[in-house]
Amino acid sequence: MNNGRFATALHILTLLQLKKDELLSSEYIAGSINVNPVIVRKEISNLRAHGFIESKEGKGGGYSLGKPASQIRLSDVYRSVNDSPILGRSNDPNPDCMVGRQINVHLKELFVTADEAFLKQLGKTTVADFSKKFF
Amino acid sequence: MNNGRFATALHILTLLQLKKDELLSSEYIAGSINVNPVIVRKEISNLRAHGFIESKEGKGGGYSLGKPASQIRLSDVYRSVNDSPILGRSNDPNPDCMVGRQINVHLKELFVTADEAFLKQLGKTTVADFSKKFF
DNA sequence: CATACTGTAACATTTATTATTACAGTACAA
DNA sequence: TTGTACTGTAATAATAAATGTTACAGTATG
Repeated sequence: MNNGRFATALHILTLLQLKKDELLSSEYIAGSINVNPVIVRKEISNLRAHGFIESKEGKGGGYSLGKPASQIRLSDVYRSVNDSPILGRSNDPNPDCMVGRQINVHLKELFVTADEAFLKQLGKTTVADFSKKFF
Repeated sequence: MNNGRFATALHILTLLQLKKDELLSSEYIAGSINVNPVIVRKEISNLRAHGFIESKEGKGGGYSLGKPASQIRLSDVYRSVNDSPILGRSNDPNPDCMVGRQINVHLKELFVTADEAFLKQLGKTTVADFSKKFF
């Protein structure tokens, strides 16, 4: 799991909010994040599927937010980028052992509740809130 | 980050608690988790450094808990296995851009608070609590 | 001194992530 | 109607991270 996708996604959304009067190109965005433009387009492809971003093709095209930044919670961004709970990976333990047989059920329970606490905290901030930090 | 180490570590600690009257060997533990014994020894090497486990070398040796299971919180186990905050990975953005220059500071702040919420939730359970689920 | 363990280094393998190239499709504007 | 500047996406390559494996030195026990 721990990839840079959340950081990338939030960077994109922040740029779009701070320059909300213009369409930004993948190349411009990629220049700010310092990654390949295709990474940006792929990430946006996902964010668009979640309604956070709109795009315009063709010359003079580019990207803009798909809804008000105040309506995009960082927990939603996180979930859009990573759909399994943190800690999600378990082993494939021995079913002949009492512990091995049951542990994954108990782990999952644990993972889900910890994940909820994590998302709840992230959800206290919106893209609008986050963007205000850059003034 | 998201590796199976937490699951492995907790599995080990649970076994030690449930069989606290005996020393368990890395081979036995590995058999329950269904991983290579060396993985178990390595993980235990770390858990021991944190005081959660004691080991005895030589013939008839093996592992046991290093402190009462009721004093080992799962947040401590998590931290011992993974010392950077969840979400920890950022990009290496362009310092010539207003957003690129500042974002990592703001991301870190976000990561730390979300991480705290996550750990706080995990910390509500101890190895003793967790082990009771297997009765 | 044979046996059954732990401890750890070195290396191999597998899987996940990120980067790159390539090119089709679309909109604009001269 | 054609050149230009974009997006969209597939395919592939490169890199990095995680896991597994082998090997063997060290240690306690009987």
